[in-house]
Amino acid sequence: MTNSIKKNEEFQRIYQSGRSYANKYLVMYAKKNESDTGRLGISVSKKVGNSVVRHRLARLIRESYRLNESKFHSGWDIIVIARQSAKGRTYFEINSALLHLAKLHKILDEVSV
RNA sequence: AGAGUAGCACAUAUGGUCGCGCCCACAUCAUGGGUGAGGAAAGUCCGGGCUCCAUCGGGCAGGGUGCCGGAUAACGUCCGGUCGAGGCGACUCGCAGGCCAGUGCAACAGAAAAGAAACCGCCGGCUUUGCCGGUAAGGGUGGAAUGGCGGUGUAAGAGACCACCGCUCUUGUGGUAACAUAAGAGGCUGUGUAAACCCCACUCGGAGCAAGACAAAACAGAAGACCAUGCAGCGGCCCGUUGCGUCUUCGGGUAUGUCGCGUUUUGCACGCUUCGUGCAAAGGAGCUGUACGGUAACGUACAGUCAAGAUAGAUGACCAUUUAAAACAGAACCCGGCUUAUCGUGCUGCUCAUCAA
RNA sequence: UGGGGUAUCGCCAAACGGUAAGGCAACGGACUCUGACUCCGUCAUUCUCAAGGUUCGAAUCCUUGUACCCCAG
Repeated sequence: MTNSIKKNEEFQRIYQSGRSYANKYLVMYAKKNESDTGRLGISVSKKVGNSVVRHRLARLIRESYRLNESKFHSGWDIIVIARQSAKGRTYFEINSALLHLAKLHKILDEVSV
């Protein structure tokens, strides 16, 4: 069961104190939390597209995180921001972008990479 | 077969694996079953339900609509008709009341743009190289110039007079009406603009589910009764109405949560009993179908049915099949419309022209 | 989700239905040995966010759309 980051304050705290990496399609903020379960927050700006486009990107990111959750180190809060270029990308492109960023953050299990 | 015109329907399939929201089954977990976006869900341009404001009342101001009749809960929507414009036609489009209630505006050009007018021209006269008078037929300007064409007439002209057309009025006939049509009369009565102010007719209180209701940490006030004037408040203003002072009483209320919220209410039965399920009845501008009435919009009756309900927000991913799996696009209180976006299909009515029979 | 507003030159902006002001910037010239300051001139080019309509005539009036901004937890 994937926990999600909901409150605006929590987003702001992670933006302030977390580290960030970015690639062509996504931006990822990450911060170690006090619990031993991981949490995911997704942000898609209105500039990316209309409601259908934004929902689809959020679903693709959530699906990708869900299928790879076991590979992530536990106890990290992760925020993923979709960029404008992510509009119209396929699942596989989003998935590889997400794993690439996780690798930069060094929060992936080395065995599974 | 071609060109066109009007309308209707569908609009991401089927199977497999993994996953999400809600509901149900079991005390819970696990598990199983059911169910899960649109024709526009969009824009928010109108109308209504619902909720609160103040019990929603009266007047003024302001807004909206605008050929006629009907439909509807209501509408700026829809249906039928009239008139005007376009098309050979099927048919389409039209904010289509009133500038003889009043007021305003009409740049530039033009002599003159609205209770007045002679620039050129034409005709007559004279004290003849110019002035006076007559004249709106002709020229020129303009979007618009005193109804149009022909004739009579005249010095030249003029609805001054005549025929036809147009206009206005009256009467008759048809139509619920808009209006159509016939006859007669007037004798022409100065243009455009009301998506200019305005007039006339009808109509509208304001805000919106982040409305609002309930529970309730923090925090200290809150409610009721009585009384007089001023002040303050209440959606533009006024009438009107509420609070501020004194006394009495004890709850008020922010964060937050729940409800509102997806068929609702009542009764009975059952269960694991502040809930849920089943059955029955009533309600719903609910949905589907049939019949009847109506040209139609729509109405009435009967039968069946209850269909997503999230709350940082559920519908997704991959594989296979097929030529391909796609356009525009995602419910957020709920309905009726309008407008705008849109891949690819299917069906029906009608029109025109050609060919064949 | 609901409510409200704005759009005119590169920027800031004005404008009664009748030729789209002005300032800054830019460009050209004058002044200067050179630069700044100052002075003179040019700059909306078929057109006021876009498309229709009303009107003789539209930035202005009407309808529909687009983009951006603000408010309400």
